[in-house]
Amino acid sequence: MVRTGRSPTQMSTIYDVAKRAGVSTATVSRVLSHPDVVAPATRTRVLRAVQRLAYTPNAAAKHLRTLRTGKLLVTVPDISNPFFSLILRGIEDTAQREGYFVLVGDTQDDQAREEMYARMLKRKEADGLIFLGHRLPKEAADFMRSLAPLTAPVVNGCEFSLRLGIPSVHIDNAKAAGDVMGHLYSLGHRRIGIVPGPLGSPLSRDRLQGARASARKHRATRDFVVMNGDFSIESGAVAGARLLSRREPPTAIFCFNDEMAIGVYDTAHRLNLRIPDDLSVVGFDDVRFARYMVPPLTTVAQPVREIGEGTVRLLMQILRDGSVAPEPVTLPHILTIRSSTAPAAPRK
Amino acid sequence: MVRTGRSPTQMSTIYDVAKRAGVSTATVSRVLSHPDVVAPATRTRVLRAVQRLAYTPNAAAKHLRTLRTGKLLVTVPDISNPFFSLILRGIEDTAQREGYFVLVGDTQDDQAREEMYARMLKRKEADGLIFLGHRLPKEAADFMRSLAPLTAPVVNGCEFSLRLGIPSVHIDNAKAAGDVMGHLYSLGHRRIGIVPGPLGSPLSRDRLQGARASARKHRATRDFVVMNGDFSIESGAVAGARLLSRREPPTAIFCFNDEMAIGVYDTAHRLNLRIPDDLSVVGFDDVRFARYMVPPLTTVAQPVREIGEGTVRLLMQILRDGSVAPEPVTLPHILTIRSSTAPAAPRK
DNA sequence: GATTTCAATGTAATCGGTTTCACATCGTAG
DNA sequence: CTACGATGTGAAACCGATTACATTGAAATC
Repeated sequence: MVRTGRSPTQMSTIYDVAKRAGVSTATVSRVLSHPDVVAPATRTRVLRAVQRLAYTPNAAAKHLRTLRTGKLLVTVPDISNPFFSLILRGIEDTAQREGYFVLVGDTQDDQAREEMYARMLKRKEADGLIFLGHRLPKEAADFMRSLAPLTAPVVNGCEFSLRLGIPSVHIDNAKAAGDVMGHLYSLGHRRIGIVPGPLGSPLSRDRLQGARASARKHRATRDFVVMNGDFSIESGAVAGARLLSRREPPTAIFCFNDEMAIGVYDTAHRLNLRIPDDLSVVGFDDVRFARYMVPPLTTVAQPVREIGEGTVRLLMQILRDGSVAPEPVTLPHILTIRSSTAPAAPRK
Repeated sequence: MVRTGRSPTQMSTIYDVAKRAGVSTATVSRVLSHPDVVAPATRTRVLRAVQRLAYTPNAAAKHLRTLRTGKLLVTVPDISNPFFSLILRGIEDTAQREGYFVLVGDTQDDQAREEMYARMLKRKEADGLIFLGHRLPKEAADFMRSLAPLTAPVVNGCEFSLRLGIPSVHIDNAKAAGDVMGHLYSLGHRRIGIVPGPLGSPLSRDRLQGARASARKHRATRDFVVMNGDFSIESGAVAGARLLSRREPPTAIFCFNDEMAIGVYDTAHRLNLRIPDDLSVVGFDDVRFARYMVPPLTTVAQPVREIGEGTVRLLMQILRDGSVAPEPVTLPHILTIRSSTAPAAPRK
């Protein structure tokens, strides 16, 4: 007997199912998408055929016809940063619940890669974009413009406080930084070192501005010293060393993320400074690990899971009714005081 | 003048470009995919039209026709685990270089989710699957079977030492665990506590078996105590507490990942035990943070980046010539001795 | 000058679904 | 008994690309 059918390694299509069930492809499609409009008898017949052939609809064909992919694209500056990976988890979780898959792109903070990924929107490889970096990719901007009066499915997480028309979810960075400074001033610190992340990101700018405002309020702007970092442990160590080698070293250092605070711990160690007796240190993000540092790190807890969830919700809203521009969402942070901050040592 | 064309919010298609350039869609397609077979004059004319219309080919249409998506699916048990996120980075990086995008699925170690993602293979939403967990999803197994004589594009990272026919990339876990034990025995330790990850994963089993073999070799099986963990910091703290509250507590504890070692540090702290004087601790993975612990953690460094890279290479090989079953790859690990291990305290 | 060859392009089928519209059947109201 | 609406199904258009095959015209060959 000659097999005229497709070879066994071929996936079966909707036509195979239709033939086997003795119906048209339209009916098969209906059974799978709108089962209620099909007569029960037909339905079971088709379902049996689907079973027998282990039929799974081809996604590309569906996408082509429906112009919908069921995927969300998320770009992250650095997957291996625990802060981002937690947000990612919140995104992934919520997206899944909404029936979407998540495509992750690690951009390594590289503009070219950001553009690469953003182009996927135009190609319709994803229904929406969540970007966690601070740059709005040019390709994404083009895309938004091409959608003209409608709101484009592009959302930012963490970074965009600006009113660029990009909906976003974030904490009030300025206020959070202000809270940290307030805490330090209330402990009697005056000379405070600040270690921001890379400049140019609204996030760093907002925090810096909030910290500076607090310094002004406490009439301590002259004792407010900034030493840049790039969010890596090593850069924190270097910035810490620079700060502590000044003629009048700060009694407290505020890092804009926890990793850099780890670097400062390391430097303090090397210089035989005790934390918090000789030096208070504050981080930002409250990564899983912060509470297990020695001493446990005072830091600002961000609602990571909720940030992730929020970005997806915004996106869903846009995808549902594209004409409404959703409001940016500001979530609450928590200043988490542990044991790395203490009253300033009396001035020598 | 009445605009008869598509509304401005509509993306332009290959037909629009063809019309504008005065050629057929075939030519447009050729200009974009095989530019060399088109006459230069025509080529520039088409390219100009592409420019003007900001044309980007629709991915779904391309996929449907070519039966290739240019995407790799990667499932991870836990994105927020720094170990996995580093592997992911290696994967993402290599895939990108090979012209593939990476779809990440966080399965949260949940079987149902693993199946969900694996189903994407059948739907042809991805060209291949890399799974970093220890379960081969049933859906993936089906898929492999349906491809019958050909090797299916399914690859494992870290876990599959077995000969299930799944190509994989990993270190020699048994040997690595043996190295750790050898190190501890050479420092004079006898009573050693082991904190594996969840049982059932080949990874944990291999390490356990390697550790046990070493114990046998050193005639110390009676002083070999196992206390299970689940790879979380908290479970490490609990397991550590259990071990240290025994009548004859171990003088060294070997955790199967660094996070659990952090938990043991925490417990030691609470019990006023000094590391390494009173207790030696060893971790596994060498996450970024390990060297900054106090004291710096002795651990096993895995070539994370290379593992990620390796899985992608295997996949590429399979996608290129599906008939060849690639060999599993074993990469070298490095026992990284820091300051959390020291000679055993003299027996009291 | 006729024939062959080849480069450049067009025609149309195809990938595998979804969806519109038309049609058939049947029960029921008038 | 006719008319009508409701229900279930099929035929075929369609989504937007790629590509096998056909066609054309000009250069090369004898």
